[in-house]
Amino acid sequence: MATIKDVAKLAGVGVGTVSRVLSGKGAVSARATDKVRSAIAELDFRPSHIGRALSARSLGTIGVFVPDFGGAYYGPILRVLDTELRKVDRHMVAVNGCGHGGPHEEALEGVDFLIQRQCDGILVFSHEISDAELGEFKRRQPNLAVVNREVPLLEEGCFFMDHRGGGRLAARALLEHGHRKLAVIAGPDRATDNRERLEGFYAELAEQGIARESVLHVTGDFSMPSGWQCAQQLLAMDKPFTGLFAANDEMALAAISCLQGVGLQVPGDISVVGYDDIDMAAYASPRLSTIHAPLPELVQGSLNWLLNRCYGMNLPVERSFELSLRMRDSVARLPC
Amino acid sequence: MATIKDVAKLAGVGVGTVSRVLSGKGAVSARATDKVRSAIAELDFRPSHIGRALSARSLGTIGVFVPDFGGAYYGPILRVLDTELRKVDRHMVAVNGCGHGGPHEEALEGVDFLIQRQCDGILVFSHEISDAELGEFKRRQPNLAVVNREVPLLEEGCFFMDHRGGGRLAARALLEHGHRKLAVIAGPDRATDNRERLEGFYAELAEQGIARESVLHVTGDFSMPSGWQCAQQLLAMDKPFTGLFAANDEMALAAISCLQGVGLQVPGDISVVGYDDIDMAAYASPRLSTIHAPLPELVQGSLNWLLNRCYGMNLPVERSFELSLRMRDSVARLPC
DNA sequence: CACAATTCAGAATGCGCTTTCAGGGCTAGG
DNA sequence: CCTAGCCCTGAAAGCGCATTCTGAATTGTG
Repeated sequence: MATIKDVAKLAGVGVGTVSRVLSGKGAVSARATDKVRSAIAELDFRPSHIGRALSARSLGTIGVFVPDFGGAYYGPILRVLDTELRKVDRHMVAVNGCGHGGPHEEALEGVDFLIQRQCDGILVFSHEISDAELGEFKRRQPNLAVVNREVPLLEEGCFFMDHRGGGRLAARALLEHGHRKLAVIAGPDRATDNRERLEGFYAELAEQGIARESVLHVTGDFSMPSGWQCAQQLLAMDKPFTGLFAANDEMALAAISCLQGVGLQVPGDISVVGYDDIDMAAYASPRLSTIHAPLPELVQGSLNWLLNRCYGMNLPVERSFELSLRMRDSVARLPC
Repeated sequence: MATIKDVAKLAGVGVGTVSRVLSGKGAVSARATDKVRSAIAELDFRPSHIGRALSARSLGTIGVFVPDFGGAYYGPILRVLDTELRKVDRHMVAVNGCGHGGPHEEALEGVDFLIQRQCDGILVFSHEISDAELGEFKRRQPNLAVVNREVPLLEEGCFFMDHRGGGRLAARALLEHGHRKLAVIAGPDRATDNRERLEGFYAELAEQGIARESVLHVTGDFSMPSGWQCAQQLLAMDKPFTGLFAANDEMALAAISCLQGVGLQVPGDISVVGYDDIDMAAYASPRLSTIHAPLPELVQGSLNWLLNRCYGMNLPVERSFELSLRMRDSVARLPC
């Protein structure tokens, strides 16, 4: 690979001049510019990103930690991130939890890896890392944002939405269609977003006169296999229910598959409400009614905040996000 | 951030010594080692990845281009890549097609970006880039692998599987259950993997006495929305069919959603076979019968080849991959 | 025509690390 | 006691670029 020195030598100028025509900053005469340009073309010279990084003390990368690349949830997030970052000539280094140990160690390792690799800023999607650990990461890398989670220590650096309200919406969707015998497939307890949406769900239920104890409750881990298993557990309880709320769409979809597999109709026998509104919810069988979470907007907001911080940009940063019900075909009125 | 110089000064040694204790290469006395270690601890020193990269002339990154992070197809691929790369202390820079222009320009831009950023090697998932363009990329970055596509120019650098055989499997799955009136939802024509699986499908049909002209054929783009639309087009043709082959699972799933939406039963009225066996196929309603493509293994093979090339490693590189039928619940015997 | 004000270019420096080099101190063998 | 050989070490060079600095060339002004 040709270096800036080779170009300078071939063009018969100094490296400073080459650097100046490259960056466009500083005055260079037309003659020198021409010579440099043709030397660049002749050598097929491309400035070394590493050299630039060393000089600028920045690689132009934003690190992103997500628990798992598989699954339908994080794909659209990565898409937003990559698209926006490349617009501003930066790029994303995305890692997911992997390696040894449980999800907690994996998350710690993942974020640590990103800090080591000197990302200019870091975006974290995780409920495995404790507030204190997050604080420690923040000390090492102040340009840190946490998405979809509220942590007081981080102040401005966290972006979240009103999952309690979302949970209420889900409850209302079921209630308004006459369902009173309900079941819930919850996400992992340590996930604050899961806890909040369940709080909202149960709060709404209580206000409408349905006791928490009367609803069947099983806990999954947001994955499809666990959604399937949860549905089986629910069935095994042998107490009839007509409305099911799953804490995310993937579990909802898998539960529906399980339910239909044993001959139950959705929404004929059981109405199902999901959460998140992942892309495929609209293309499931039946089309899934769910709470739409404006995740791309949330991501955009946190990314913009981070970019402003890292590079002194002045992007708009939105902090309020509306959840809404997307009523499709998996919820039906309970026949009286 | 403390630098190696600061450490050297505090420990009262030269930077060379510090570097030596850091890398473990070269002899250092116990006393010097101790002094350096405590200086490192005191300063909370972490070696700069950029400095290392400049010296080593390598950032330790493998670039990955995929057309789109959304969708269910690429998530598991990224997971394998990230996991394996971090095992060997490297990392992934993944980009997806984005920006202006059509998918062709986006792909070109994406790969170009990865080359500019000086990835040590590049993995390309794309059917948009022509063989010649790929050749040109290979000239600029010889450590280039193309996955799921056969391009003669690249010789060893491409990894693919027998999609013709896969297509035959799909045909047999339908044929063996008595289906003779068939429909196909194809993927984009420029995708060679799509063409191959259709060739196999139609070849098998021909051998079993079914003329190509007799099967309903519509073309999508591998996405769920297009699968839905294709199903509608099929319905609009108003010619009955009992077996449907979709060139990938996402279109199959969306088509099922559409079909069930208008009151058709799957597999009661129409049997559906997908292709790829994405994770969610086993959790759809009904559970989708599909051709299992060993994508993680394919990715692992190409990655190992690339790592061997980039870093002189000696990882095993598998080149032959078996497609197989995963018979689940979306295919049923045609009632006589 | 002399001198000041610009414009431009090449040399030099610095970024953080690895690696090479040369030399100092020590041990062991003759 | 001398020297060969080894171990250890700090200094220095180099990686590719941006940027600053200094001096030279050019232009403009009185």
